[in-house]
Amino acid sequence: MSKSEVVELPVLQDSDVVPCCPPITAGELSPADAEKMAAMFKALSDPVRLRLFSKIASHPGGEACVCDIADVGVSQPTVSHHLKKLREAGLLTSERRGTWVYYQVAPSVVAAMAALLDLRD
Amino acid sequence: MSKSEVVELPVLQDSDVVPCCPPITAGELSPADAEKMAAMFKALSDPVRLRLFSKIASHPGGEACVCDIADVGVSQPTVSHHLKKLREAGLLTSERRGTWVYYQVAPSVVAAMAALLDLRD
DNA sequence: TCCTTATTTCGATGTCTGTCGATACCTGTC
DNA sequence: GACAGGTATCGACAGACATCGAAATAAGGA
Repeated sequence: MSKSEVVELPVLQDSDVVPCCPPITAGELSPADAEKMAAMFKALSDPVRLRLFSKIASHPGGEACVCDIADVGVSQPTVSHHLKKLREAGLLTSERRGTWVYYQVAPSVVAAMAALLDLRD
Repeated sequence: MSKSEVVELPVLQDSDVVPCCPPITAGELSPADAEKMAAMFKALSDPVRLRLFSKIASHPGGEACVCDIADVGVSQPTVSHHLKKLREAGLLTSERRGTWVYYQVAPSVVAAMAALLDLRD
């Protein structure tokens, strides 16, 4: 974390293609790609966020309303803060439907992370 | 070093079974599992660490000497610090061979992370 | 032994992050 | 329009973290 330039990640949409990255065994990451992927891993580097993400991913259809997942032992503002981080990293998308807000996993982004970790030759 | 009460995190060996975790779609993570996995994601959540990891993983044989990978734009003590974090998270193992220290990726641990992110039903 | 090179550890310092309560915003209902 | 419930933002604070230079440790060679 070299400076405090607020990078302001572009919020990825599920429909976006995620070109990054080939399996990590295929060659070393460029600094730019490393920055991009590190931001995604960082989003999952907190136990509360990982549990929120897991609750959404394991819900039928890969989506859930905040009211269904908010019980993770922290306050409501904190839940909202963590969901925002996951959204900014591109791992989740959100949609308001009437009173409730639904969060969905962004399959292509998650798949890019999984692909990066594929160690097969 | 290991004279007396050094905390001595259990550095995972490649041979260790990593029971954690089924695909994240299969059900929500327990708080304990979330803690465990979050620590691994955290290790990869820094661009410098990701580049170091990438350099090692993409080296022939999945191993590299520190001298081969230290050129990532930060001071040498900082490189050492990051490698230690990766080792503590179980993602790398290290071995001294004469003058140089060689780092290897721990395939089973990386595979556990990739498996967690598998969104297929 | 002493010297050189490779790597890790230590201590200081500034920055980032998770958490909270208070409050604002959005939407459906009365 | 006013109200109520669900969700997001703000402001503040404690603890954790990244980074560096300096010093320590380890191994090999003169």
